[in-house]
Amino acid sequence: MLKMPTPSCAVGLEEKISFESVFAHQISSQDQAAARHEVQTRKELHEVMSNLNQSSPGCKNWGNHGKEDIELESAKAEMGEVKEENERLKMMLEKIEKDYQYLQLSFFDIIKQEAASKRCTESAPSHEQIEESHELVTLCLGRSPRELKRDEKGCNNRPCNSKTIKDLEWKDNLNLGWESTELASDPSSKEPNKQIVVAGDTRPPSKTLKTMRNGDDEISQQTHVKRARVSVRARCDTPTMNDGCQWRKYGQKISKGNPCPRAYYRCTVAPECPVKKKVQRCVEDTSILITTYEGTHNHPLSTSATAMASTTSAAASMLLSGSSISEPGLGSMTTTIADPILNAFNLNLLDNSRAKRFYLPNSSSTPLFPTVTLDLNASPSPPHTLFNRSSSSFVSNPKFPSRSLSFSSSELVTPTGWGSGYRGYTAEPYNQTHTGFLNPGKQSQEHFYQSYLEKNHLASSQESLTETLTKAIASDPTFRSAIASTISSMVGGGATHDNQGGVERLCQKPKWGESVQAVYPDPSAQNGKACATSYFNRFSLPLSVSKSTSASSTTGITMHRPDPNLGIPTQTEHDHFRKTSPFHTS
DNA sequence: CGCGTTTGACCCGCGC
DNA sequence: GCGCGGGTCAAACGCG
Repeated sequence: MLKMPTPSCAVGLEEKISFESVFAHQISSQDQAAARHEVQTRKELHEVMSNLNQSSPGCKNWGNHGKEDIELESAKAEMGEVKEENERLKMMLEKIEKDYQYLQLSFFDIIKQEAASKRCTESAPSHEQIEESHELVTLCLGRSPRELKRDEKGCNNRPCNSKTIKDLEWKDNLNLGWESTELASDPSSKEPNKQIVVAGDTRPPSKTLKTMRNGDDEISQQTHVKRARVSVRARCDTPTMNDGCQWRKYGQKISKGNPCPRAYYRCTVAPECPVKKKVQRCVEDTSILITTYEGTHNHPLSTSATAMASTTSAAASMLLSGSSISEPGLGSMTTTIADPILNAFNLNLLDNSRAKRFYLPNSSSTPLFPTVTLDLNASPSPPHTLFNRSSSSFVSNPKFPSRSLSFSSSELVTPTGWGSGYRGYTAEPYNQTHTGFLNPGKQSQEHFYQSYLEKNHLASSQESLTETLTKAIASDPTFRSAIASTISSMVGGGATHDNQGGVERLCQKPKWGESVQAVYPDPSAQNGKACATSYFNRFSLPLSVSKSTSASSTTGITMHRPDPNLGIPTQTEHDHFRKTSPFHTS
């Protein structure tokens, strides 16, 4: 029988709502019902047997045979019960996985919102900030830019021009795409104070004109601006990493320093989607695929694509929001508030020397784009790197320091988690109807699994994650408020809809002490049919809000991470968090 | 025939 | 100003 997550240790939290308690409650109810049913069945069988023996006392042999038959029937009935219960538990497990996925998306969205609003409130247009503004990049995947627009409009102290408004209006129609907003000096103006809010790349005017010849001014406007990039390194045997989008190849180049050709892809989900990606094999390890994403999807994404996009954009957003706060010298990496968040996810920052071991196509050639690298292959960095951002060797880009994040921790992806995850996400082979939708198949899955096994011995303990999370929560108000938003959105019962990803959640407003249950359609039906997507799906910060009857005066949160044995979260506690928790349930 | 890929040419930015 | 390299275009080609 499936083992359910153990309840969290007491955190001294006043009120907790625990998914575990919810599911445990459900299971215990069902178990009790099943047990009652089984007892009843056995009683009935016993009565039947007694009657048979009484009615034909002379037929001992027949009675024995009847007894065996009855026992057989009883065993069969029991097996049926067990099967039914297994089915129920399987469904519950799937529900839990869906919860994780949903919470992951919600959590990252909230982080992005917080980061955006924080930047907005902090961005006084001083000269220094303008100089630093190249780093003020927010990648907003998986959410409508509407909020961002509101944020931007709320920044009264920020100079805006018509282009900004037009750009935002255009973006307002976008959904679930990469979005990068950036304060940047007007390329056409040399006045340092002349700021505009732009998104896109820095195509030269000629390129813009080329785009405009298609008669789409708005699209061309969008191409006028800078974009953040997210580079994903993943071990993948297929030509491209399936990220849930449809891509069309439009070019290939042999780039200097790497014998492997670099392929250029455009998103073809929507006719005018500006998103591009570059795909190149690592020069030192051709099994590693380096995929660099750039641009903003102007169309809804599939769930799998959303998962990918949310994860990568959240990493970028956290990274960039952190850099916008400090960094007197952009070339140096300084610890910022975002770092605990990243570290909480065990996104190990790789120093440049490490990153340089791999061929990063955009690190040296395109200094205009900030880039964050998500490393899905690297082993977790040594402990000293967790909170010690290397600052010496990011020399590739003086304006936009590239940063590497490692998603490879086995703390977050477990073998059985993979198993269960793939059962839900990658059970069927993906129908490849478009290039770029390649199905990595079992090979890649095994690749990731093997990768996990190789790194398992490096996995730090759960306590380290707990400690990291605690530090993050304690030190980072953004993180706290993000979690608070998540909790309030869950507990508050407001139904949130993610119409882009098809993820819809109908959350009934719970009463304290009652079970909280999220019900939403299966978002994973089309989900994660490739290595990376599933990987991201498994990469989640499972948040669970628990309610307890503790008399403590503060409210805490309980973090969960996938149980290494089950792919089901276990709970960790955050005593440290008590004093700093901003969550009050009054 | 339509769609996607391939591939050589071209454009442009950047560094020297 | 020139050359290099990244990025893109578009005609040719292949495949279903």
